[in-house]
Amino acid sequence: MAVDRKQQIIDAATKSFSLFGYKATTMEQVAKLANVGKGTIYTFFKNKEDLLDEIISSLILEIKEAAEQAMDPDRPFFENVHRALYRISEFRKQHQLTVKLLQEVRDIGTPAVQEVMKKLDRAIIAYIREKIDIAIKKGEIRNCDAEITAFLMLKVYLALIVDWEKEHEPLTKEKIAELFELYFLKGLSK
Amino acid sequence: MAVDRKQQIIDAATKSFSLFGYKATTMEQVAKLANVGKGTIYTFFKNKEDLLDEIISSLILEIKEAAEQAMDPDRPFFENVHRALYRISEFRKQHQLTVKLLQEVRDIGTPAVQEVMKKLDRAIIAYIREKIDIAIKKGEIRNCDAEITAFLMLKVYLALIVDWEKEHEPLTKEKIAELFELYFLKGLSK
DNA sequence: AAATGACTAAATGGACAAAACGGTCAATCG
DNA sequence: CGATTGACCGTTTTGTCCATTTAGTCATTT
Repeated sequence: MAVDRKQQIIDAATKSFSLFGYKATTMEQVAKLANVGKGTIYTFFKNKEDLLDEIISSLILEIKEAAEQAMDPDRPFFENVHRALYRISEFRKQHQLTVKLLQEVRDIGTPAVQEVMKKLDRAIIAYIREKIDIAIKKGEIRNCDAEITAFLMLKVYLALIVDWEKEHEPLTKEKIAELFELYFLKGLSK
Repeated sequence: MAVDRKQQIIDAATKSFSLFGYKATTMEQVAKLANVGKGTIYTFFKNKEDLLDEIISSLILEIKEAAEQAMDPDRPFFENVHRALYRISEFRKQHQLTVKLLQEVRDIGTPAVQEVMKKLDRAIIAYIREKIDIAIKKGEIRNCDAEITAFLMLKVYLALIVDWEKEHEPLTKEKIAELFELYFLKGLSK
């Protein structure tokens, strides 16, 4: 076909969601930006929520790819997890779409956006979990509940990057790596 | 004096804040509950916010006492930190006031309540920090940034208790203690 | 067969009046 | 006379319209 209408719509919606947020984006706006009739959107997507969902699904793939690229198979497990998590959080910070949607969850709490952000978190946790499972099998780390560990790793990461800055000076990338290793790898025991 | 008017007011306000939240509580309501005129409140408290602030300040003292009681000087540092944090989180869960106010922050985001909850968090972190500082001095744990460690310990605790339950079965007290020790004390290295 | 935009029911937001609110202070009370 | 009070004030919040906008449909067009 001359033009991929579905891709046009996705591009237009991504742009508008990034710029104005989910709630403030109207389907007519998306249609205009995509140069299609409003009805056409509904031949590809069940509804507005489904449109956002598909966009986030491909964003998840993008994030996974970015994380995968940040890792180096020759390096130890822990450095790689740090690299992956750091890359993921950088990705979040740099991508207009995630920034805008996180802002929308904070400020308005749009249910559809909340749902989709949970999905993103779950995907990241599942990804880290895979890495942990492999590391356990390889004997690189102590045996542990991979799901809880992945969950906590993400929490600690976001706490160090997002929450810490609310009341203190931001931590450098190196400091974060150091802290991450201290708490998760070495532990506080002497 | 026959009746402690200030205490009456504090009791009435605590009850009303616990039952209806900060925003939904009117000063007239507090006055009625306390059996005083509305003006009397303002002879003891600068304004509504100040009233909440005093209540939280004494709550902080209560929490510290509860934590102190939960600890046992004969036990190792780590067990005590776990006991203290667990006691604090139980305290939060059981106290209607904190439950209601946390709910209000989530649902409405009342600025005054947000502020006072931050203060509560800061107090808990400062308390844990003291314990960490002592443990470092005594050589019970590795040298580390006590402020960041206290911050992370609280984060991890709340994550395990509050956030984990949102998508999984709640963890038992024993499991939490075990996890806490695993990540913070031992680390994942073999 | 694919694409469209006029159409509809439902949701939203702005304008405005009424009610409720936090905080003050002159009058009252003990 | 100092402690206490509730009527009072300016402001904010709430409720209620109604006009506009919106997501989603579907008969019509391409």
